[in-house]
Amino acid sequence: MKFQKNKKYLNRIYSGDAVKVMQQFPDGSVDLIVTSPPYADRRKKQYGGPPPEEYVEWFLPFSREFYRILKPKGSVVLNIKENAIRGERHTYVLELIIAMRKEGWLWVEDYIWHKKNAFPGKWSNRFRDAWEHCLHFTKRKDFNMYQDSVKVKIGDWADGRLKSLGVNDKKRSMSKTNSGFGRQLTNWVGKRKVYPSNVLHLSTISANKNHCAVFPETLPAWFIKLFTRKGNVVLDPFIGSGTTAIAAIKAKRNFIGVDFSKLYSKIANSAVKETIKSIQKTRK
Amino acid sequence: MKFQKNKKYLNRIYSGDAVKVMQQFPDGSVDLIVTSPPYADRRKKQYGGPPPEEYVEWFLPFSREFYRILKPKGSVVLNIKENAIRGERHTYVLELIIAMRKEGWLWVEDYIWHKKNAFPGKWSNRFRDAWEHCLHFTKRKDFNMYQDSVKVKIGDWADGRLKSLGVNDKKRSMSKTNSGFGRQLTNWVGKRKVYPSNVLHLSTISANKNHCAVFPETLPAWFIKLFTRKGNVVLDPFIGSGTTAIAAIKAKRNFIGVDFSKLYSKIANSAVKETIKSIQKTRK
DNA sequence: GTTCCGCATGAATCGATAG
DNA sequence: ACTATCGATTCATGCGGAA
Repeated sequence: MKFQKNKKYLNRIYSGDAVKVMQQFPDGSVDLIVTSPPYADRRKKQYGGPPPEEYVEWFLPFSREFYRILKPKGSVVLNIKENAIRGERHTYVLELIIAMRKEGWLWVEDYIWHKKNAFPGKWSNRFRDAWEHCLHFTKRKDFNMYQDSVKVKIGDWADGRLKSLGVNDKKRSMSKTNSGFGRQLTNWVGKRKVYPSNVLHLSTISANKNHCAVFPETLPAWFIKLFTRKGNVVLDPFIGSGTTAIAAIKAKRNFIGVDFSKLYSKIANSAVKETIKSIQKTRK
Repeated sequence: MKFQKNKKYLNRIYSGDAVKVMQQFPDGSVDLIVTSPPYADRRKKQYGGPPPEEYVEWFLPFSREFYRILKPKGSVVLNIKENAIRGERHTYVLELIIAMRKEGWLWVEDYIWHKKNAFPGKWSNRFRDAWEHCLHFTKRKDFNMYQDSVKVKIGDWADGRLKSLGVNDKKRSMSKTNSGFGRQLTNWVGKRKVYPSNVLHLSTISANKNHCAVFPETLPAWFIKLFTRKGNVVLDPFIGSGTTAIAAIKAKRNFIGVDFSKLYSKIANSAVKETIKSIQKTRK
């Protein structure tokens, strides 16, 4: 496999070590890296997920290649969660954030994925784990963010609240706490959509029945809409069953997928082909 | 103020430095410490909330007294959030977790408080911040946890939310959550109550009240039910307007409250008296 | 009593401007 | 160059009074 100038390297699933695959891509060629790296001690067979003590050292070679191939205004989103080990949450995620900042990354935000239908189970010392991090890293403060593309329907409160406005609603009313905060409700009349928060409520249903995806398609789809535009390049170095690539295709972005396992890159590949086929069918 | 053997030191609000107040309590005398310490650079007037770089050093003297006065099977719950500084989330919360583990604490869990009515605002690089940590620390693996006391009705579980919320709230949530969890639902048929997850959905309240609370009463109430029994001792060393004490009283636990500010300890005190009075009225 | 409606409030954050 | 202050932006809730 060689890097080709005519961009034939795009929209493909590679199998192999993601570091080596990424080394073949030029500097600043990717707009968004969104991925769910193997968690410590999980999915050992597939990726050789390292023990938690070695997790940071294991991950840094990946993050260094991320830094090189990411465009200056691009973003990295890591879906990850500290698992419970010997009765405690392990600290490798915290240590990873600190280590990546030392290497030059900006840790802009910690989006929370609230898993509405988290896996059931019962333990004596904890409840079901219903959330995961989506860590947002960038190279620069002025990264690309297209907030309008992920607006959501305004809350039901608006229907009642905005029907009739009082006197104070029509003028700007300043908060008393010196926060400098005020409101002008006239701005809200007719508004149907608002910006979301940093908490994402998504279910863990995976479209692919044969092979469970670690995250639902809606998760990468959301970040793809938020941080890229049509025709941009989205990379997932641990693509698994292909979810990120499918989300990218549906959003008309270019994708690059890598998976260590030959089996999984095959699965991802056929999932990709399936998606393209069904899109072409719809167009007819 | 002196420590007295007949336990007159319980069910009181103290004003002063919490470290010094705690030094007067005996070893292993508290079942639960649940508190919201001042965040970095916030509430400077009230507590002298330290700059983020000094946060860990500032907090460790408190955590050491916590360790001494906490019963072996007791718990500590810290409600805290890293704020955004110069375009990044600051790492002082991560560093605090790592530092407390080095001092012997077990970091058992990171409960997430999802703030449904997060502070509004718009920025080019992030959305509204709608969640906070509730860090759970213990001294031992076999700490006390009374899971049955916080079971929720099966319908409420669908959205992962707690009971005791407004009516509007339930209407809204039901309409939104029709997707996703149908598959698992069959497992739960016949069960009336189920265990919650580690994500708590609560609104901040403070509208039209004399004093503002940093967290809603339901937050400490939940952890009090989960980690203590009737007659146990609950401490909040940064009690503010008294929310934790009120939750403890209503749950028939003993409380100790401390606040650096004389004004706030007065406010907390009168809130406590008000609560006791209204409970006695109900009994008649 | 119950529902409806007015309204004030909140651990916010960034960029520009001033000292 | 570095810090301090200021203005701009924004969503959902519960309380309390009215219908």
